[in-house]
Amino acid sequence: MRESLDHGAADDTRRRLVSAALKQFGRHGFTATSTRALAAEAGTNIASIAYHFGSKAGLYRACGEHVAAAITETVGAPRDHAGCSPAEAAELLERMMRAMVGFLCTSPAADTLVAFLLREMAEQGAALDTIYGSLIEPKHRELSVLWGAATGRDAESEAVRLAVFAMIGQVVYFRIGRPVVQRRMGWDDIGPAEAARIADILARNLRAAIKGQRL
Amino acid sequence: MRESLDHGAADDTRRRLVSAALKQFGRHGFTATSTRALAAEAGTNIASIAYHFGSKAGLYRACGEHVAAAITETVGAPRDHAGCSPAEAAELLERMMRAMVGFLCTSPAADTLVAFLLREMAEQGAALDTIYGSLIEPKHRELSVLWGAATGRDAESEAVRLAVFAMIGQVVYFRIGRPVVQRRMGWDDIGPAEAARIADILARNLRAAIKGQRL
DNA sequence: GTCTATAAACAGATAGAC
DNA sequence: GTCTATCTGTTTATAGAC
Repeated sequence: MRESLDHGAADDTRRRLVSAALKQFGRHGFTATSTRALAAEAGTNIASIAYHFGSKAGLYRACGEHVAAAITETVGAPRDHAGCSPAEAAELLERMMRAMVGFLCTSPAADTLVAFLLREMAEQGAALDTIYGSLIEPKHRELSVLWGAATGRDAESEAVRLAVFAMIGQVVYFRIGRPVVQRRMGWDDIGPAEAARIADILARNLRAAIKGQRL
Repeated sequence: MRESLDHGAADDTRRRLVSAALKQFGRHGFTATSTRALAAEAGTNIASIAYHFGSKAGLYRACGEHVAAAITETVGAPRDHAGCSPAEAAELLERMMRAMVGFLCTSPAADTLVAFLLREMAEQGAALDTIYGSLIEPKHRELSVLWGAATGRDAESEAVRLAVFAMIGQVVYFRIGRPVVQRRMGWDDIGPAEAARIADILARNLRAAIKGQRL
């Protein structure tokens, strides 16, 4: 591992390679991406992949780590919501959901991250383990605590955990099914305006679901 | 095109090739699947792929058509729900949603179909056009009519179309995110029992969403 | 560290025997 | 229709010059 404060030419090549790889692996998959195309987009040569990452597979692993780090940074560390009132919890859930919609639908960075993650999920790749443990699990736990507080149920009950997945599912589908959604909605693109309208519908669903599950 | 009533050895080879291809294309993607591996799993030789489908790409196209046909058969032709009462519409929506959950989560056939479709969606492949026009669009329209009837809103209003996507998103996420869901729920597998518990939560969400959006 | 040249393995397509 | 053998191009990885 290199000094993280070093910003030499080598680190720059590494960065460019990871950036190109994230994009191409996400778009075409591991096998369909050739080291030639990667080197070309990164503005370097084929041999540098082996030099910096050992192999094409090593570069892929580096991408997985980059994705995990990037998403962790955007979603932030999970916080402790003990002693949250039902109203506060519901409002917090809505805010977090709106942030998720905004990020997934409008952030340019989300494009490559989601494409990479989706492939990883379908292929049951090794990077999924890291991402699950360091990101998905703790975040889902945090949302479960809030959902439990909002509905008056046990945060780790089966119903609450499933309800949180259902909420997440609504959000991520608008990214995964984006081409289908755009076509059916007659939208040329999903920008901030469209994302806000999606978030409004989902927020209404969220409030209704909480109300319907409240004890 | 061959006689559909003919069940000779050639048709059998075709069937075995499509079956193997559906599985491997879905699992590893187009490029990562070699014609050698396909021929091996289908119990035939490489040359037969070119003979029966023209090329590897031709076999892929045949898979796309097979998927579209298979899903169309399971979801059935969209029906006309004009003059449906709000209560009837809501009940019908719930029944259709439960059927979707059951099929997606427990049917062995869904495994390969969904994997293939998911890749097709991510890669923006050509088969998506066929599947969108012949399947997704009409089905989404049918659900929109029911949602409109259940909530008293215009079936083609933006809010209704988005709400239908949100409902679908909840369901498909439990299939797409299946490895994540299993892990968080501590389930070894998602069988009929687990699918029923998922459907119960989603049905409650559905009723709550309809109630919350009702005019 | 960067790059060219090349080695060794693999891909898809096809010719031709049966 | 089926299958073997082979052609042609591309792949990743690497040796070695600079």
